[in-house]
Amino acid sequence: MPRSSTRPTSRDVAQAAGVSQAAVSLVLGDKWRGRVSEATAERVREAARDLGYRPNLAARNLRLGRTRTVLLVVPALTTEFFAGVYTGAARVASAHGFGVVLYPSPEGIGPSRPSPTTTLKGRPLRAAPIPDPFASAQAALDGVIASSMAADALSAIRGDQLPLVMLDSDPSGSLGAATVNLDIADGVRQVADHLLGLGHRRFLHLAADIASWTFEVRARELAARTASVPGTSVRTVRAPISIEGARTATEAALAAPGPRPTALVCDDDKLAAGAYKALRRRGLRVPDDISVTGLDDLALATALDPELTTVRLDAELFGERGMQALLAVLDGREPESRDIPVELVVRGSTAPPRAS
Amino acid sequence: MPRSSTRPTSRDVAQAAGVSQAAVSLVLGDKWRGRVSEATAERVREAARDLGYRPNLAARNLRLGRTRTVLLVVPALTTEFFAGVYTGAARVASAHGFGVVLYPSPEGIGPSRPSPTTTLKGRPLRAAPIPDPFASAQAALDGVIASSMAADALSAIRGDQLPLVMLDSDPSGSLGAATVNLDIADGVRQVADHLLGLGHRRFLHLAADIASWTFEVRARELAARTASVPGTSVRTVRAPISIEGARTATEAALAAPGPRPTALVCDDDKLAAGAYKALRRRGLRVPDDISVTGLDDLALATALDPELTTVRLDAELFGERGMQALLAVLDGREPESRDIPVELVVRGSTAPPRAS
DNA sequence: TTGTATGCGTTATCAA
DNA sequence: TTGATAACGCATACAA
Repeated sequence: MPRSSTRPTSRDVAQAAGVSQAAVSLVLGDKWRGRVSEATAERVREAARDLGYRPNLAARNLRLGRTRTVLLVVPALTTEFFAGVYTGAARVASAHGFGVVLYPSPEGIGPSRPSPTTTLKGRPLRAAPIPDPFASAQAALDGVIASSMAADALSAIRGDQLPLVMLDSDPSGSLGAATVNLDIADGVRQVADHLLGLGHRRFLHLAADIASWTFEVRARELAARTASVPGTSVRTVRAPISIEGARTATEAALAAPGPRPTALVCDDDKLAAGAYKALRRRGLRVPDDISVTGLDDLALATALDPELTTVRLDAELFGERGMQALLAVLDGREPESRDIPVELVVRGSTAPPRAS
Repeated sequence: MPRSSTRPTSRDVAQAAGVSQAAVSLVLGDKWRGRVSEATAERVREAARDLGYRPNLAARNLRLGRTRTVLLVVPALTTEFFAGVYTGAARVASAHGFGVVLYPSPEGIGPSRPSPTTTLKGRPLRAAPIPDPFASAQAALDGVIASSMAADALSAIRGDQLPLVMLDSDPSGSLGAATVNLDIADGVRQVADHLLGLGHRRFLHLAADIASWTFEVRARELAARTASVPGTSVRTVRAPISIEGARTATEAALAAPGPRPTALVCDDDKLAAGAYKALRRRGLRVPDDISVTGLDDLALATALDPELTTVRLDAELFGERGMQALLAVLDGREPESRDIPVELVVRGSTAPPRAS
């Protein structure tokens, strides 16, 4: 007689179907090929359906020692880019019976801003804004996918104890962890070639104020590409990834002496949005007075006026590939290491420089 | 002798400390007030530290029947708003030893777009983009916090079997589930009063194309407030929450016959961004020719030019209050039901209408 | 104050 | 083909 106040267990199903509890486990685990008769299997499935049976995950995890759950560590939830990464990862995970849990690293982005003092019932909450998922993580997770922008938070604590896949991270510096990368270098090359082809020679690089491999690549590649064309100069200015930060930095750069740049290459779309504001304040028009490019192709890119020429990153594919790599690692296989191609999207923010 | 290939268990700790396993459990569970001597307690803590002991969550969950984990169901991850909600919820959860798992509802927003055909190793992946967390959720979750925009996905499947808190949902229609709401109605009132005070009388309401309580409130309140001032008219046009959708809908509305509206009230900031583009295409200037307002106060609001007058929603406080309410429900207490105040932020997109 | 024993629900090993 | 039985690691009621 099943206890009425609690959820049905596999024993309840067994009793209802008139079989042993082990048989239930085999049938529902789809491991009964030659071990249980078709008739009993069907009886079991029917009983399970009738009772609304759901296996107890805690018990299964305890028994198996695995959770079929992985953690996706992202630098911040504030961008739609990582929403896409999650979607892709979750899709692949699902196809393999895995789940994905999101962990937005509190300190992953920029110089850790002082956590705004929030109050709970009048009392200030403790500083640490988000719990550390690694405290007991090793017992609850089979693996970790982490963006390089959150790498510190990861390895500093506990992450490398678990099978790990790094996203957008230096392949040679990742301590042997598998890496999955977008071909950012090629994206920057496309941007540079596009602008050089239009005739631009004086570049301003609005760089993200974050020490992360993915941003170093942008700088290096832009420098390399422009260096191949004589008479080309690149000036660099750094800004935190925020509208305000980018606006301020751009204004400062434009106020500097010397000839004005004709092309402004931004490390991402958000920086470009801030740059637009700075340009407008100084009465400069995009693209007539100066061309601007971004990188990401967020919704923001088309919200701007004129629409932003930028590099489209396939976030979902990125997430898919990340999860596939982790599955490979868990499986003892070698993960695929080909970079993910990216694509320049030319819109209204780039044009030939004004005839001088 | 602890097995070297596996993580230390409470038994290993007990052995190292020379006590029983039960003692370890008591000490580490902070339930040893008068049951264990201070000396042994310290020995246990030291051994645990030395071994790097982490309790096995699966075992604890199985034993206790609770997981101290709740699910946060959001309509989509694509907005920074829900990032804030998560942060707030996770902060409060953490302070109570709970964890928060994010579930971005695939069908929460708008007419469910056909999932893009993605391929895995050349084979198309199954349609369902994201796994159903409710399949075994009851075994793995203690409760659910759900945005009203994802309510269907929720109750249609399994959500109401679990302690539930609805966010931004009709308090009278939520089947007895606790609700936590932002005072959207007051926000719309503030917007309406602001515009009416500036002298506007012909309104266009750019409404979200989603059947959700929170959007019904906006429409109702705008109608009510404007109705109190004689000579005021409100026309409504619906659009999906996307830049493109909003642009198209706004262009269509502006092409309609009759006097042009002097104020455009948008259901959220993203719609306002689309409206900006439509206005610009028609050569209308904000705010000289037409005032525009949003609702949310996303980063997008200040990326626009001119910056958007909008209603600031405190997403983090929203999340905190949601989690507090769920904790109250789990605790058998009555959740606080006061609405969360919101605040009009006046920027450059609103001005008195042109003298006619 | 300490140690022993039991069960949570599952999967997997073994005999029947 | 099937059915007992053990074990995963922890928390707790109970005996010492």
